[in-house]
Amino acid sequence: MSLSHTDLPGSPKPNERDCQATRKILDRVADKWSLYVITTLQGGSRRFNELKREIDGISQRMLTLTLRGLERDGLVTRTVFPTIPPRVDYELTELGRTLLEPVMALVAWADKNTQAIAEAQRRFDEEPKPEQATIQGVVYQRL
Amino acid sequence: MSLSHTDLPGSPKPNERDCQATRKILDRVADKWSLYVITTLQGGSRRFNELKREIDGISQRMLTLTLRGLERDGLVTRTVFPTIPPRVDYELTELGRTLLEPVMALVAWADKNTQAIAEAQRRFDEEPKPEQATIQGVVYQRL
DNA sequence: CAGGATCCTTTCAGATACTG
DNA sequence: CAGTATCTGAAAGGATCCTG
Repeated sequence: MSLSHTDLPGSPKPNERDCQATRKILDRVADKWSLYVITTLQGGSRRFNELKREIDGISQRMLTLTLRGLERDGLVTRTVFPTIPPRVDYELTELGRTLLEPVMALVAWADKNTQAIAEAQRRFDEEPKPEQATIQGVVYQRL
Repeated sequence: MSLSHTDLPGSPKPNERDCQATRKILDRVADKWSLYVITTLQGGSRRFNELKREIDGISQRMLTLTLRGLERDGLVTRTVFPTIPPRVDYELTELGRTLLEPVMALVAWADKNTQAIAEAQRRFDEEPKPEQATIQGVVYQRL
C-alpha cells in the first residue's frame, strides 16, 4: 500500500484498497489530538472552549482541525446554537462511542504501565553508549 | 488533561505528573509507525529489512527511529548476531505483548468500520459549503 | 464564543551518501 | 545487512489578528 510511488506492473497487491483504508483510519485515530478529544468527549458533549481548557496544550487551531476531521469521519457531531454569544456543542456519535472502548483500553494500558516504561527508559539511557565502553567494571571513553 | 480521572473544580493541576506520563506513552503508542511496527512484530521476531519490507511506505530512517523509541520504552528487544553479514532481530518484549491486545482491538475497529467512515466522509464532503447555499432545492453560489 | 485567515518558526521525514 | 550522518523540502503547529 505504497502511498505515492509508481507501482511496478506485476507487483502483487493483495487487497491494497482495504489496507489503505484501514491505514487512513488508524492514522486519524492514532493521532495525538484526536485521541485526547475522543477521550474528553467520553464524559458527554462539550463546548469548544471547554474542550480547549480540558485538553492541556492544544491550540485553538489544532482543536478546530481535529474536530473537523473527526466530524468528517462521522465520529463527532457539531451542533450550533444560533445564540449570542454563539454556542457550539461537540458530541460523540454512535460510531464514535463504539470507538471509545478500544481507545479507553489503550489509555488504561498506558496508565497501568507508566512505571514500567519509565524504568525501561532509565535503564536504556544508562546503557553504555558507543562513546563509552564498560570493561570489567571500568568505564572507558572512546577517542 | 484529565484522561483517566475527573478534575475537581478548583484544583488547577491535580497530579500533572501522572497525566503527563500517560500522555507521553500515548504519544508514542499513538504514533503511526509505532503502531505498524508493533502489529507487524505480532507474528514473531523480524529482521530489520523484513520489517522494512512488510511495513509499506516506511523509510529506513523512520524505521530505525521508531525501533529505537520502542526499544527505549522496553516494548521491543534488539538482538545483534555478530555475523557477516550482520543480523539484527527485533521482537516484542513481554510488556510489548501486553500492548498487543489493546492495539489489535483498535486495528479491528478500524477494519470493521472502514465502510461507515468512508460513507460519513462522502456525506460530509457533499454538504453545502459556505460558498454555496441550498434554498428550497435550488443551489446558490455566494458572491 | 467560536472560529477563519495569516504569518512564521520548528519539526518531520525522505533522499542520498557513507560505514563496519 | 543494518545501520549512521547530513542535507533539504514539506508539513505541522503556535501566535496573532480579525469577524459574525
